[in-house]
Amino acid sequence: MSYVSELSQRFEAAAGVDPELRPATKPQFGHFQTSVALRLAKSEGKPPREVAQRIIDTVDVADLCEPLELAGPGFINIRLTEKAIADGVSAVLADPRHGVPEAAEPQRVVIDYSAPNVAKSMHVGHLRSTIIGDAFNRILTALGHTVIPQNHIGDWGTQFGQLVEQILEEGIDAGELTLAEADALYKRASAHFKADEEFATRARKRVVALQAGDEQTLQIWRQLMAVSKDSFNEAYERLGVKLVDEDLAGESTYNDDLPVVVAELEQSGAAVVDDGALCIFNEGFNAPLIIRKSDGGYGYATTDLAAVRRRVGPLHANRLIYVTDVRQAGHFAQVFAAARKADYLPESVQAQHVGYGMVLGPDGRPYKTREGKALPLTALLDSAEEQVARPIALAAIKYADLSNGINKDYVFDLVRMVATTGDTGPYLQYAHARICQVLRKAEAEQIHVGDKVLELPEPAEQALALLITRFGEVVSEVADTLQPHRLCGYLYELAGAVARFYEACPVIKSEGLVRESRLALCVAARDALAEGLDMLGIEAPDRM
RNA sequence: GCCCUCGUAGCUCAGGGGAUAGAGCACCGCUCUCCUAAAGCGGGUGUCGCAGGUUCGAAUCCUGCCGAGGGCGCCA
Repeated sequence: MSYVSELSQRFEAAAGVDPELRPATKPQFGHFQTSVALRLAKSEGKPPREVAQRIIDTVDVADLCEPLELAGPGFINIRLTEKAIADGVSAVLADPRHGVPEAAEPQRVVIDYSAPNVAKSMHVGHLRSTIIGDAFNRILTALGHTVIPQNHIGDWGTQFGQLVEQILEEGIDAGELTLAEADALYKRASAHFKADEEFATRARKRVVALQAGDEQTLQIWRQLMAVSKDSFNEAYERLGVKLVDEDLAGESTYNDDLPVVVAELEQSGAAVVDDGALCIFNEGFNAPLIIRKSDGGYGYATTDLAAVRRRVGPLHANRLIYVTDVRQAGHFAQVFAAARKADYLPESVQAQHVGYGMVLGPDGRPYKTREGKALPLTALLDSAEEQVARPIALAAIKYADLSNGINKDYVFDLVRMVATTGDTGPYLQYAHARICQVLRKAEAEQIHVGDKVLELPEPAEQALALLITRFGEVVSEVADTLQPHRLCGYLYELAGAVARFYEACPVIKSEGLVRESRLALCVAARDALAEGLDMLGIEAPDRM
């Protein structure tokens, strides 16, 4: 499997420190390179090349590598033998997990993502949270962790006072509403709220009634929920995202916890009254977190603390991941700080906020419709599916979303992301489909597909094989850093290696052990591509 | 005012102490009697925003400045 850790250990044994092995920057430098000698030279007071030579003489890697090379000012270049590479892929092939390691200490990971608002249609902003969260879910699950998705939907709070009041005033049957109608109602209600003070007062009272459990109010609320849930599920199904009703944990579900949280915080002294509001002051923040407003109401910070409390408490999470807009980074930093202070978040539990940037339109400004509204998710999916078939359209969108650093804004350029040339989802799918074609043909001609790679005469197949052995290590890294674009980068490299292999190495027409090995390599490449794409939530069709 | 993110090729972006800074797009060529040419190969570009500092070595770390975006008590 991956040689990085094996070689690292052996070099560390010889050098005394982590060699910080890197893939070689150029083919003529072999497969891996290390600059330990340069770093060691100073402390040892010897010339770097002398140190490098000593390490080369000491390290025991003859079973895996060609003779080590001392290069430049003191680099050591490492080239694996053909046999070592072949053995590496063969091991991946024999492994049902395709080289993806099983976590040594499986964790319970809560991932908070998607989080649309009830009675509003999902828009482009929700797309990112949903796609990124889904990728984390898949990656962490693949590594053997238990993932608990929490869809923190906006199903509570002031807007429902307005909505319910507007429904009553218009005499609408909320049970008959479509989501589009609910969306329109939402807009009328908030306009009404701003324009009419008397309506605003009734709406505020209605919120209190809702939170107090008034039956008439709750009934309308439930109807709005039902409409919205259906449409969320429709969107998730269309996106191929693994979110279901059991993952719903909206703001409303914390309603009963809020007074308890507040009482605990007051009792422990974590929160203090300041200027009429109950606040938690945290070092490094110039404003406190408001736990209870001066009018007695609770804000989102309280709900977020209640969520931490539940996730660490009854849900027993050891890691919390929040996928939201990058603008909330400061807010979550403070929620985490407050939760630590309040003892809801012990040091043993890791809490991470992953902030994503905005989706921009072709003009480089936040994606809006001509009327200036946020673009609905369905409209966006429709426009992509006009260009190409659904699995490809989804691949295009998801890959574009995941392949750049997620904290940055990105421009939604449909023409570019749908192309099969370049760093796109469809390009990866195409590489996979071509490999499948070779295997199909082998099957049709009843050619035996080996389960081992024995010979790798061509550089193109060596390069491919070596990349395949690195799959698992990349996945682990992405799980740690929560940077899916690294997996994208790896898969893009892999797809490129597949294309070059495809050009340079005829499979069906080759013979003997070479053909058997190439077919086995095809299987390994297909699996790595398919598995990797699956971790990104992208389908890998057999044909295109 | 304080804090955060970002600034790399014409464009979109990787790279976050190590060799001559890389991809894709776009542009120009070349390659299908051969497993999908939706592909591959070749062709050239950079004051790594600016200025200092640390280091044997800086796009990368530190400081300051410039520019873009964002966040900072009762919205989420």
